[in-house]
Amino acid sequence: MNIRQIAYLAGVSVATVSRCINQPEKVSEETRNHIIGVMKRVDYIPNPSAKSLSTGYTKTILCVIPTLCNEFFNQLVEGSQAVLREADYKVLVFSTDSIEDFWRRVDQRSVDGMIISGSGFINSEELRMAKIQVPYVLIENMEQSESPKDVTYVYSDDYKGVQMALEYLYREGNRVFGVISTSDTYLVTERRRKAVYDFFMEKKDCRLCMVKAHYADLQDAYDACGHLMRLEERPTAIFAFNDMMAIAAMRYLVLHGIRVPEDMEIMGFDDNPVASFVLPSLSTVVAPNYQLGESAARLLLEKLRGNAESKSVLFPVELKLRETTRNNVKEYRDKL
Amino acid sequence: MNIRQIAYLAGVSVATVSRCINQPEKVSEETRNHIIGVMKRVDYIPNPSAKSLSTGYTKTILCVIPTLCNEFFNQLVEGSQAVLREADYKVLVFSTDSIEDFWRRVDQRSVDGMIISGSGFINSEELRMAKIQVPYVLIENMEQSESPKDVTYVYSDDYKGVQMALEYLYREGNRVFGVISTSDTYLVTERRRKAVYDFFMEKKDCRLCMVKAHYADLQDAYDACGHLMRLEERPTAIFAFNDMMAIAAMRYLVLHGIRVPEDMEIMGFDDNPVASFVLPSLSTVVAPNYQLGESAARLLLEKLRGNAESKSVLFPVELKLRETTRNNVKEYRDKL
DNA sequence: CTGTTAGCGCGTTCAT
DNA sequence: ATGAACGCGCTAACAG
Repeated sequence: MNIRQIAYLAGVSVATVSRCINQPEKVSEETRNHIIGVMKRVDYIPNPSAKSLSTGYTKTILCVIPTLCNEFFNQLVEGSQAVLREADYKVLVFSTDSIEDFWRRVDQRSVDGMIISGSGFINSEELRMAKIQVPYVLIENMEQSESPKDVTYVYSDDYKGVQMALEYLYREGNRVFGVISTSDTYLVTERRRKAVYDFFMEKKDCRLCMVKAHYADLQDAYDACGHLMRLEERPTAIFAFNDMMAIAAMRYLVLHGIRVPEDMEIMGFDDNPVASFVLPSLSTVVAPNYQLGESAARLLLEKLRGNAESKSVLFPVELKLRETTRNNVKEYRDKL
Repeated sequence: MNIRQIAYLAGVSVATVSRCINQPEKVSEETRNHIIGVMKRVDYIPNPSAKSLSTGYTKTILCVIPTLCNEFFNQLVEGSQAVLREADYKVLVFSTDSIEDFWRRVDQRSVDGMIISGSGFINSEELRMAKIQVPYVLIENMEQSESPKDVTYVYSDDYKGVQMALEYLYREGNRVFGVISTSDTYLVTERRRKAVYDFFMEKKDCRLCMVKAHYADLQDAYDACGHLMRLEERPTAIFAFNDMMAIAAMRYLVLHGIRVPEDMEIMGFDDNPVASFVLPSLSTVVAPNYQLGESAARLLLEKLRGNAESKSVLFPVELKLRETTRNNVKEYRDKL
């Protein structure tokens, strides 16, 4: 069923049908209703390829994330998807953690714009934007000061989140810290690491041991924790770059007779739904991921509507104190 | 950059360029290499919309799942994506748990085929396939006997998984069972419930209490467990329809002085990565989700290549016994 | 307000 | 082995 047949059935020209679809106000109410009736009756939908070829846009947005198997990115995509779908865009999901894969596989002409959670795998500002010809919005986890002015993005202040977590543990009296970092070199990882290093640069009276584990391999995190515990100067607090790793670490501790939080405080990152229900429940750092996704989508839609101006939106991170920390710091305790 | 410019640069006609791309063997090696050189030099990629309009296919596959925020479906999509991308297809992800939303929003002409994890929200065989005009493959969790012959699908034997779990608990000596079901009416849920009912229909000496909780609301599962524990005839074993709910339930138990597994055995479903690391680690039922996704994609590709025959592939489920069960049943114990 | 028509970029006969 | 020309379905001037 194509536009010509609709035109024939409605007894008008293709142009009128086309207008009826795209600029209804330019068609008299009578013919418009008539045409709409016909289209409904035969269940007509314009061929998207033809439309794209003619107009130059595709009505689809590409969401790039490093992996689907991660609560954080899922929430991002769900958020974006909700907004984009409302605006009648299709959502193409591309998950890869390889920049080569990305450049090789992504055909920019099949989409009108992109939302890129670059934190995943794009680790050079220049490379980052080199060949992208369509409007895009980045979702990042960066510190405010880093924010470039010529790019539109939404971000949560990961850097601050890390520092809040560490500062909290510090005020609880910890001076020897074990940090379980993700082992990749994603932007988000490097930012968090930097936040850690910067923190300990300040605190002269602290000791830091950072170990690395693959973000999706919990056994790796478990072993990493083991390494920390065998250190001569054993940490009294552990900060893990995501909740899952924190939970794996916790297993190691409990299995080796180290009490949480009495002997060891633990802080995670992300506020995975399960964090509230493990025992003891996990203290963690949380960012509004779904809203980040929504916001990115809205900014992109603005751009697609011709608003060239580059904006950025910062979302706050927050400390959620639960049972893996002792929660003695007064100012936080009052809020619990 | 379009095909005409390439033709001009290469000093040939557009037809030759087109052939060079789509039927290379029909072009002399010399001109072919020449043209390929030009295309590489200017980084030419054929316009996908034009190609679609002309050929009638889009080189994109739609994956339909009820939600992204669920490990199970993520793994499915990741698996499919890997295969499809290899075959040069784009992957459109559509996550919705509303069948209306699905019919309203999905334009079948923008895809060549679909992979539908119908377990999510499509709950009537007839409705299921009514208007779908493109090749599709279903990913289901059904019992073998149910499998229709005219549809291609991959499935894991959820029914058997549930029965294995219950049978195991039964052999451990449990006679009063608490089952925490997901509260929705998805196919997968109804199948699992049926498996439960069928099981207890057989075992005359057992008592069953089934409670429901929203699959993504762990507090709900926690409360549901509370309900079970306040029952006059308190269960001695709990089976939850997914691992997360099982973990939430476990929290309730431990917090109320009920020891796991001594006083209460728990079995989950899905083998979420975190299941091995909570304390005690969760016994569960596992299906090879990633492979399910891959397999579905392969079957779809076959269909797209013209193989009309409907096949189905069954994947086995398996019991993973960990620390929330007492593991006294001899035949299983030997395998641990 | 409506109709005619020329592209959009590519694949594909049909000639040569 | 190669080229000229038409058509895929739709939009957007332009003309009326």
